Amino acid sequence: MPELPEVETIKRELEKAVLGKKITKVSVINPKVIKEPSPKEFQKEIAGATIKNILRKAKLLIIELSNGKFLAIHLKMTGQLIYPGKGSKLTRVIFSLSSGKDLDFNDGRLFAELRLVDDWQKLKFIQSLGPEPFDLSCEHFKKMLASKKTKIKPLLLDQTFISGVGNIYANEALFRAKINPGRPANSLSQKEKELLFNELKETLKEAIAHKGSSVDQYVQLSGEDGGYAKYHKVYDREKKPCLKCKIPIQRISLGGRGTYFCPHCQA
DNA sequence: AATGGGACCTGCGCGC
DNA sequence: TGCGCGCAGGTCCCAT
Repeated sequence: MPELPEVETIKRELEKAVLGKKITKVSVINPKVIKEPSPKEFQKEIAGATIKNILRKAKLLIIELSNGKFLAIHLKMTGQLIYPGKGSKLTRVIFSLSSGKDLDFNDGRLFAELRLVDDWQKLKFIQSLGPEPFDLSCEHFKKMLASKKTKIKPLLLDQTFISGVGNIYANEALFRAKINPGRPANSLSQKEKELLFNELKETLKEAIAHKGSSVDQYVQLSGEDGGYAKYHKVYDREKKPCLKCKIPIQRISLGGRGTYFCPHCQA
């Protein structure tokens, strides 16, 4: 499900809803999503701890606990955090809170990963991350592209290059910058690189403002849909008319991912 | 270094 | 109605 805007949305809502609350009990319905430590230890070490802080790094959500440990949550494709949770057939872990309500962790496809660690900064995933667009200057972004001949769209999805951008927003930003997703990164003009950098940040900001894109499984912490999907200009719009020029949006596969673009506006 | 494929899983919508 | 196929907001691993 989630890219940077969706995870940021959940992070902000968690801050409002569960900060300072105690986790009284952890019920593991499906141990598969718990990657470390063992589900038993996971359960035991979290129970009794208070939620001290909520962080986000790219698409990773990090919950700091009063016992000095960090709960790192990667939602991957279909993970959800719901509060107050009602339980469903997709609920894999239930965190019972001192409020008397539950924080449900749901995940349809069982790709998501929960880790309880001493130091989140030492996670392999974290150490391999490139900078988020918001932590980059345009100058630096331009330099990074200059040495890459990879196709620009797969490059934007490479988390070791730039982190936080996923398939929806890579497609949207490229449309807005009028850049063909198959162009080699180092073939973009200075102007195009600037435009792409700005549209990338702008798209992410707008998506955050609308609390993310609900295409399939993603929902806000409350369980409501995010509001940004109706503003998508190309993502999931194959064969529909381009909103600018009416020519049908095309779908191709790049780097194994669905890629949507306007053959005219992004020639 | 870059690219492609498959793997991890489950479920949905589509065409037949 | 039922079946098989392709597809899915992510990432990792292996082969060329």
